[in-house]
Amino acid sequence: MTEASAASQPTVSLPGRPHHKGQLTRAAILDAALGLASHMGLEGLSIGALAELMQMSKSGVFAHFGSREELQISVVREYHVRFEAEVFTPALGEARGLPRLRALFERWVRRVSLELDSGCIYISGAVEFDDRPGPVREALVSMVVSWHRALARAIGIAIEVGHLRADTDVQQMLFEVHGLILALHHDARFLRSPDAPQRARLAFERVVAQASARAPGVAPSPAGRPARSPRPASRTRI
Amino acid sequence: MTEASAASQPTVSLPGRPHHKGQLTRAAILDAALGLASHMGLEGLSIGALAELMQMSKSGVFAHFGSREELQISVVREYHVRFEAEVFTPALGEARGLPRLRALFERWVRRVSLELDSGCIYISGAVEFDDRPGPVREALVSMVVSWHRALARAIGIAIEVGHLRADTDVQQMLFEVHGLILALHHDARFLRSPDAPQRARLAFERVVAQASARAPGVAPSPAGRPARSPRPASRTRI
DNA sequence: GTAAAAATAGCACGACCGTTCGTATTATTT
DNA sequence: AAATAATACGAACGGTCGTGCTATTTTTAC
Repeated sequence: MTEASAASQPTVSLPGRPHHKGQLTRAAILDAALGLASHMGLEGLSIGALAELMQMSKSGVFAHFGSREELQISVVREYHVRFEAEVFTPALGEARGLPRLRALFERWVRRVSLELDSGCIYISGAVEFDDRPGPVREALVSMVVSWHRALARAIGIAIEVGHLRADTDVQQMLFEVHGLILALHHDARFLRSPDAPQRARLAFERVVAQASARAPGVAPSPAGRPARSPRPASRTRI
Repeated sequence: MTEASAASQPTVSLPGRPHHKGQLTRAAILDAALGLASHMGLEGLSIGALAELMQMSKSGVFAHFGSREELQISVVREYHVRFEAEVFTPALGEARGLPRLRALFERWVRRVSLELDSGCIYISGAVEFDDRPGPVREALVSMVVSWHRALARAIGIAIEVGHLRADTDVQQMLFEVHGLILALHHDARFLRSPDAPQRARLAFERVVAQASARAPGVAPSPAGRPARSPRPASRTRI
């Protein structure tokens, strides 16, 4: 998949041994572009600024991507690779079930909050491109959906191994957890609230505890409160 | 920066009295600008496109605001006025406590999800300007904080009248509820998920039920500060 | 080594941006 | 009615944008 993106570029050929100089600078440009896009957004990413930052000519930078749109897509893909390597892959070392789910969330929190310089491109990109059809939007959606699927899988495993209740709604839990990350991003980056990470962690544990095997449902009033215990088994959408 | 900015700043539209017909077109421009900014974001809002949409000359539009930045700020303020009139004010008709809180959330959900054309400027603006200091950011923060304060007040009232537990952490609940709206915005607008509003409503009721007077929370830990009336509860640090 | 190929620079283009200025056209007041 | 202030227009400026070209340099292959 990483090679596939390179192969789709007009300027790059097979990554065997030949002429890897170009790929090297391309990677360097992409790295700078990622930092720039994190600050200014994908739409704010300009080739001119990127060239100045790289101390190259505009056309020199341009030639590596063929178009601005292709540059944006490459940035999205590169961010996905890094996100996967930094959040998803390490969590696979944890035990299946709740430990792995907790690790995923914790690394996600850290990625969103403590990376002061680079805002999450998934989040900013989602807002920038929710109204703008095109290949960039498609790439973004594809990456976000892939990440959501990974999370849903982790939740599903936690159910299978009995850490979470069997009637847990996977998509609903995913929705709520994702909301916590979005609130964290908002409060930490926009409102500059320092205790946002703690709030996110606390709320996550609340969500987990509520879906935990031993925990009762939402309204554990012994007598009344019909609540919504008759929730059908988890239907995995998407 | 002469009369134009002075006239645009106070946003005082005393109609009828002084010689002001232009005040009318200014409102029309602002209305169009709101729709445009909802689609393209505050940074994507351009005077040229706005002029074309209004069938006016660029300079004619420009004269009403004095600068692009002032136009953006005016859009933010106008959005706040409409948001207040559409979400906040009507909910004041509901009974104090949980009914009012539910009404606030329900209207908020509708505002964010069902307005297909116009995305929430609070949300898109927060992402666009979390890294960009300046008057526009300040205006945005001011409006969002004001709305958060109103929500916190509503939660506080629900505690006072006994609808919510006395040891409810207001800021924590606000954080979680806000996250639900952000997740709704993301899933509905970006992922085009049709059941996002239902998910948000369901999760909201879960949050409310958990903080409900009779429900023992899951690990009722003091988030940061128990705030008002610290009722003795089992203190557990997560 | 030299020749082919790839990478980069330089330059120019058209389009759009926000902004300024002088002027014409209104609308309000006297 | 005329006088006057408020509005709107049109043209132009300096700037940045993405994107084609053509040279020129550097890297790779033989």
